[in-house]
Amino acid sequence: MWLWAKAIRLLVLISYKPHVAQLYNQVTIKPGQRLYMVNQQYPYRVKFTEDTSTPRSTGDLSKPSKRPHQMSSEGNGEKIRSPANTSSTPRTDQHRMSDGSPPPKQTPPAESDKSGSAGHWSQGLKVSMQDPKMQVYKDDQVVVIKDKYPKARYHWLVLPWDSISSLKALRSEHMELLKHMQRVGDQMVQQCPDAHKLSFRLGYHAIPSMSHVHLHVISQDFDSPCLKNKKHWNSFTTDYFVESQDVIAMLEHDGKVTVKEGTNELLKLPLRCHLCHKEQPTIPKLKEHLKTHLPS
DNA sequence: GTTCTAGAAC
DNA sequence: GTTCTAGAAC
Repeated sequence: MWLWAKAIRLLVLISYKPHVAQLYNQVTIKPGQRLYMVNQQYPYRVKFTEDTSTPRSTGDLSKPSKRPHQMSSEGNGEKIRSPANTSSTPRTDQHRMSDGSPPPKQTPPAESDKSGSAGHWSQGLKVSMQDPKMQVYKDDQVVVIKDKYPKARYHWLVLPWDSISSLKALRSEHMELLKHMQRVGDQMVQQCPDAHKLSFRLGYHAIPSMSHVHLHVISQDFDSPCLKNKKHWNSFTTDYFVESQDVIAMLEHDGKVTVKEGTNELLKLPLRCHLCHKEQPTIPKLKEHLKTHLPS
């Protein structure tokens, strides 16, 4: 979001700790500087005051109340970018927060590096999904990014704007959202130039490492240097990977999603080809073997 | 989630 | 000797 005022004092009210709610940190925004409103998880409440000592330049003072998706073009979702150039070419039709600017950075409060805190690695998706350079599609409900470490030629993540920590948190009220996520995932496949020669699966990791519910849309070639170990492999080729339609069915049937006991042990299973089911002794051998199944 | 590396496996 | 994995650290 642009701020056009010559100098704006930004008052950061620490609202996540009520007992220090009266403490204010003051930041001065200089001309040309941009303030990124990251998302609804941002742990601060922000107030603006205008510095009357310097005259105000042109433009509106945008209020920071809108969530990112509310700022995007309305309703039906933006055009899906071709996967071939999704990361390199900035969009000209992007909404206002995204015009060629550096990725937004969250400034975590000074606290220990616990897994719930903003700076922890497990919160990385919350940052990535807000980065316009990562976004390949978005609408009023979801955003799609390319996986930062793709485990196949095509590997997208569909994330809801609403913060849902994991499958455990899903309830019947999320049904339509989940169906929409799957529809968007299907659309990603449809627009993929290699869709005719690759197969895809859409699903969730039963016990994900990264916080914030995310639907994997992944091609089944598993042809990627980022696929490096047994955990990577088994997380996509055993029941650790739960099909989107199964999650939806479970939610429809039980009103919640449960993960079977022992699911974590699936990650330690021997390496087995997902297509011909032949066991492979090592990751390098598995990767050699996978080449034999690649489309010509 | 990734990176790094000790030591197991070969 | 090299290759590869698994677990610690981040």
